[in-house]
This record gives sequence, C-alpha cells and structure tokens, in this order.
Amino acid sequence: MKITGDQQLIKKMNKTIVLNTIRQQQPLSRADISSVIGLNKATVSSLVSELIESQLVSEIGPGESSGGRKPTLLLFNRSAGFAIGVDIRVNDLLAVLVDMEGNVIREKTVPLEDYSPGKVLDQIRKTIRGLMRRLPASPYGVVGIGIGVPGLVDEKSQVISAPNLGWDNVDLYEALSAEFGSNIHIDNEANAGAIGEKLYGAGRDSKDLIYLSIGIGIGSGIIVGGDLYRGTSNFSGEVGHMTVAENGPLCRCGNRGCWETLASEKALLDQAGTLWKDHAPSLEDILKEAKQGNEKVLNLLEQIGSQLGVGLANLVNILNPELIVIGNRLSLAGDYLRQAMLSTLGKRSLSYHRKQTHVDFAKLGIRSTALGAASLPITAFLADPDVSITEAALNP
Amino acid sequence: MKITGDQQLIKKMNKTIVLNTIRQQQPLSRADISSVIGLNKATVSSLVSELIESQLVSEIGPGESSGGRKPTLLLFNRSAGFAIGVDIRVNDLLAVLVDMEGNVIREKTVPLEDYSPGKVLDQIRKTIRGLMRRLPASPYGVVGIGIGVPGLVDEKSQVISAPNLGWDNVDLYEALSAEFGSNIHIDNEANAGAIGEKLYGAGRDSKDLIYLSIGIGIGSGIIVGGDLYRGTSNFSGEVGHMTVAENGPLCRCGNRGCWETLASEKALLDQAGTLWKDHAPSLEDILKEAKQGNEKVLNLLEQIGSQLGVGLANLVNILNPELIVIGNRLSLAGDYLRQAMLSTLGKRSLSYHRKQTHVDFAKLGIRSTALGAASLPITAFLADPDVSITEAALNP
DNA sequence: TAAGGTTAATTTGTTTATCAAACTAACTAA
DNA sequence: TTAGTTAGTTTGATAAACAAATTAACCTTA
Repeated sequence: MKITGDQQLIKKMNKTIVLNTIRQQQPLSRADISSVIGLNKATVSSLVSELIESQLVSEIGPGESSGGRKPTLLLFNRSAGFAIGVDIRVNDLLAVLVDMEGNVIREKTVPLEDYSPGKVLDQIRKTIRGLMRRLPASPYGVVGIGIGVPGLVDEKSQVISAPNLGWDNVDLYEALSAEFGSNIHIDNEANAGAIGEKLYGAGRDSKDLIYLSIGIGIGSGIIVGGDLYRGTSNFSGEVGHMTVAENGPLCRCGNRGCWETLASEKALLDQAGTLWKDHAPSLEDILKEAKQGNEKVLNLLEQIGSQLGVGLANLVNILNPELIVIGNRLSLAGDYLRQAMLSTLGKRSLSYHRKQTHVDFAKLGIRSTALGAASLPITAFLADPDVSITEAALNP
Repeated sequence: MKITGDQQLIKKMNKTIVLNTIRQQQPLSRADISSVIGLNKATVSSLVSELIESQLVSEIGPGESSGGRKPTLLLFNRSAGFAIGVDIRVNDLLAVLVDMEGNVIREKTVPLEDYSPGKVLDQIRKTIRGLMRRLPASPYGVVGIGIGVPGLVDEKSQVISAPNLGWDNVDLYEALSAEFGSNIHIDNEANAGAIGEKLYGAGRDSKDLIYLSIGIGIGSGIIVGGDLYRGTSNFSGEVGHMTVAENGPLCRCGNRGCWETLASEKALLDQAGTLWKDHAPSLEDILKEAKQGNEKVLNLLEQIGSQLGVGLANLVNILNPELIVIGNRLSLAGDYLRQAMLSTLGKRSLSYHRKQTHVDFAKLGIRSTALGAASLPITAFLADPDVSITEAALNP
C-alpha cells in the first residue's frame, strides 16, 4: 500500500492548485498566482512553465502595469482537448462535444426506438464517432467520455438496474473502453446533473447542494463539500421513494406514498388525465393550457408544487444544503410550481434551516446531465494529464 | 492565503499516518509500519523516534522473531493525556474523563434542576474541576474538553437554540475556554454520538453511517467518508422533522406528521398514556409491562417500531449508508422495537439499498455522546500535539 | 531624458524530507 | 560454527520549495 506522501505528491498537488487557480481566475499573472495561493514566486514560475509546456496554459501577452514591469497574463487553454458527454433519456439520447471549459462545441439528439442495451450501445457509439469526426486541431483531442444513465450505477461502472430502459446488469464501460480508451465514466443521470450544475450552472458558488432530477420519477445527486456523496456501493440519492404520505398512492416500487407518486412529471400527467377528454396530455399540452390561464390546470400545478415542497422540506431538514437545484423535465413548469413549492417548503422546514437554503431551477436546462457527464473525464484528465489520450489525438 | 503544500506538510501527514497506524494496529514494529503504509524504513524510524520523544508512543520490548532479529514493538501511549466529555441531557448531565484511547477513567452524573445557561455552566465547570482533581501523572494532563448539546450549534461553537433547555444564543465556548484553554469543542449531541459510535462503538468499521438519537425528539449525526457531514452553518441532521405522514399529528415545530411525532420516546409516552389510569407512565414503566407480556403495551411498541422503520427507509433511500445506529433513550426498548422496525424498513426501502444497510443499536449505550464529545479534543490534539495543554499539565 | 522607484519574473544557492543502498544488530536453523 | 533472515540505523543522493539576489521592463518626475 502507498498512502503516504512525498515530494512528488506535493508537486502534483501544487501544480493542480496552480492550474485550477488559472482556470477560475484567468487571466492572471504568475505574480498574481503567487500572492493568491501563497506559493513562492520561483515555484509558481517553474510549475507554470511545465503547464505551458504541456499546452494546458498559454501566455496571452502583457497586461496593464501597476507601476512597474507589465505582468505576463496566463490563460487556461480551453482548446487543449475535448470531451464528450451523453445523457441517456427516456425517448432519446443527448450527446455533446465540449471543450475543456465545458463550452458546447457540437450537439446531437438521437431518438431511441429500441431500448435493448445492444441497440442503445450502437447508437451511442455511432453518435460519439460522429462527434469525433472533423475535430478542430488540438494537442490532446478527445480526452474521454462520460455517460449519464437513468438508473443505479455501482462503483465499478456497472449499470445494475435502469427500470425505464428495462436494463439489468449492463456493462457500458467495457463495451465503450474497448473502442475509446480508458477514460470512460458511467454515472447515474442525477449525479451527473448535480456535477453539471455545480461546475457550470446554478451551483457554481455552492459547496453543498442537492440536484433534483424530476421527470418520470425523482432522482437526486447530493454534493457535499464540493464532492459527490455516493453512499455505499454508489446508490445514494433515491429521494423519489421517500415516504411523505404513509397511506398515499401506490408506487411502482411497491410502496405507498412515495414522494414521486405525488410530485413528479408522471404524477402531474396522471392527475391531468381527467381534465383531457380525447387523449392523455403531455407536459407540453399542460403548459400550453397553463399559459392560457386554465384554472383547473393551474390549480393542479399548484398542488404538485406544494407536494414538491413537502419533500424539499425533508431534504432541507435532513441535509441543510446551501442550495437545491431542480432540473430535468419538470423544471420546464418551474414558473407555475415555484410559488406553492416555496410556500410549503417555508411552512414545513425548520426556521433556522430555511433561512440558509436557496432553491433554484437548473441553469443548464435540459443539458445539466450531458454537461456533467462530460466534465467527469475532463476532471480526471486534468488531475493526471498523461493518462488518457484517445485515438482522436493519435489520428489527427 | 496558504493552501499549498511543502515538505513540512508531507512530514506532518506522514507522522499522523504513522501514529494512527500504531493506534489502530498496535502492538507493531517499525518494520511492520513500513510495510503497511509503504513508507521507507528509514523515514518510519525517524518519525517514530520523534513520536517517542513527544511521549505519544512507547517501546514495550521485543516481540516474536520470524526468523531473524526480534522486532521492537511499539505501543500508543494511551496515558499521554486525558480528555473530558460532557453530555448535557434533559434532566442531568453526564461527564466522563477518558484516556487517549477513549477508556473511561472516571465518570460523574449530575442532576440538573435549573436549566438557565448560567447555572448549567456552573455545574459543568464544577464537574470538570472535579474530574481534573488528582489526575494520574501524565505528560500532557487534560488536553481538552468536548460538550454535546441537545440543540443547534453553529460553526463558531455558538449554541443557537436548544428548545428542551430553553436556550437561545448561548456561548459555552467563551465561558469555558477562559478557564480551561482553547481546545474546547461544542457540538450537537447527536453529532457527538455519531462520532462516539464511529470511533469506539458499533461504527468502527463503517465509513458512512447515520447515528439516530431518539429521545424526546429524533436527532441524527451523519458521517460521510469517515467525517461528520455538517451542512450549511452546521445544521444538518434534523431528521425528526421530516414529514412521513402528510396530515399526521401536530408537532411542536408547527408542522403535521413529523417523524418524531410518530416514533420518538415522546410519541411512545403520549400514546401509552391511555393505558395507564393513575399516572403518566415513564419509559421504564412501559418496559416493565412489556417484559411481563402486556399485550397492549407490546402492540404499542410494535407500532412505534413500525413507524421508526418508515423514517429509516427514507434515510436508507436517500443516503444509502452502510450502517444506521440507534442510540439515546429509545434504544433501551430496542428488543421490542427491532422486529417491526426491520420489517417495515425491508418493505419500504428499495431492494438494492436494503441489502447493503445494517441497522444496529448503540454499543456505547447511554455514553455515545459523552465519549464522542471527549474524542473531539483528542483528535484535535493528536493532529497537532503542541496546541493544547491545559493548566492540569502545568500544575501536576 | 536620465534617475529613482516599482513590479514581474528568473536565477542561485540553501534547506529539508524522503528514499535507496549499505550497514550494523540480533536472531534462527542446520 | 556458519549461512541466511529480519530489524533497525547510517549515509549519501535526489527533488521540491524557499529566500535572497538578480535581471527585466515598466512608470514617474524632476
């Protein structure tokens, strides 16, 4: 075992700190870095020159003088490489090609008809290949791939169960790494969404946040101290099946009164069913009616919002997060849910807790999961830049 | 700012790792340490000699040879110093004097009549002084003090609110540090209990656990990756006020259907009231009847157990912990609650999660909080052994 | 416009913690 | 007795951070 540290560890840590400082506060000079992180000027110079050599950082010329020699400003080289993020959704999959800063370079939505693992995998492979074609020139090419899956993913990247796809024990990692290298990350869709919003969206300034993915069911990603909380064997965050009404409606999990029977997109659609005569309404139908001021629909949305608040209050009382971000499909109805939701949350959470917690809707909209998934290989790559260069880099 | 590392940091980290290895696996030799943690033999020797010099470690002579020179076995010097832990309970306070391994050296229970902060503080001070008198000789004396409080404690050690004591904004830290030095730790009673069970009790082998303190209300301490999860401003874990029955009984917090209205000691006492004609029963009365096979009482306990299971299932689904430890008063009724509790938990938690989570009752019984509180200054002291030597050490 | 002051970045030499290798010490087994 | 094994220390090399000195490039102002 090797759990202790030596000088190389220190250097790696300091180099990472320097790189992250540049990423977050760019543009800035070597002298700035030294004063911000407290590292000696000489050491900063040395580490920066290594970062420049590996093309992760570049100089963009002199900045404003503050009375003496002009500083040489540094920039994170966002085009040093790219990453691909895939969100497997219920009817389609969304794939994005992003640069190292998470900016979307190219995007693709592919409808899914056949949910069998083999077919979906084929679609994923094809889509990834498509995104990798005609890449802008870059030193590292595509550094890795992240996939968000609507189901349980264990610590060995195995998809244990994905009810909405009808999957059990599917090994996406094995299948993809054979073609695309080792920097492949498979994670739960809500976990990926949480990371996406934390890095690029509503949670940028929060260390503790809960991302709620509300679609057919309710899933969540819990971020504690900046890192994802994973629980035993990676199965945390199944908040949709928390009991909020002991003798409530029957849930597909076999229980009664699960939160998602009362506050998910499915709950909304089920209850809206009686208001439509000719066909089962879609979320879009409902929103259209709401926009036109349909009283009954507005009341229904208010009721769902209130039920949302009940579960939120539980989460606030239990975990006292800085921020709750609501994402996925139901966030489209945010405007009609917000008021009732916040009101119930206010009533049902403890006063000291309520004051501290903010509730927001996803800033990345429908892309939270895909962007979060893409960030996984980027983070891994930047922590250890030698590890993972895909074929894209080798065949430019 | 100084967030980067240098050689001193490395040395401190490695020294801590060496010390913790000795604490956990003693007795063992320098060579053992080297092979366990991967540090070079020479480095281990150097660090160990410093630890011996500071009297935190001692040699206890040669061990069995395995074919060559006999190893010199090392032991953590559990009597290098002592710590005091105090648990402020509803009717009394429990104070313990422990050695550096958490062994109880002396113990004191003091009844509380007047709950005003001043009076309680006086009692605490008097009790601490009593425990510090006639200490066994030791190099460091009492290294610090930890206090567990039944209420919200913020990150600056301020007691924001303790409803059962009628406290608001009480500064225990200031008052105690004036007399006893700076290594004073104030924390929520359930947080301290969680740490106690983690270090010395049922949670020794678990990295993620939830400690439930079930007395008048239900509090919890959540340990994630070996560390306490604190939430924003240190207010996490108020699980007692999670809604499990939307239109259930009114709670003292103003809500309906909070878990603690259905599954706490108070819920049990309230509901048992109708079974006793002459007086309001105590938990002890109830347990006596249960022991004698009183059907109605047994049914009531079963019902409480089942309600316990509902909330447990929520926690399992949300946090998927390795272990849930139930402590404080209601754990005394563990034998009568267990079956119904586990059965409901089984029914209401998701199958993949249930398999992984164990539920246990506190191994330290009523002492979880006091021992956990005492561990706080010990941990702080061992992380930085120069910091905190109380007057006890100066006036031996 | 030359001198003095200021800020940026690099160079030089010192410190210090780890490590590998060689060594001493102390034992076992045949 | 001797060869082999394990424990622990000593010695010298290495590498990373640091302080101080130095070079570089600017600004201000008399």
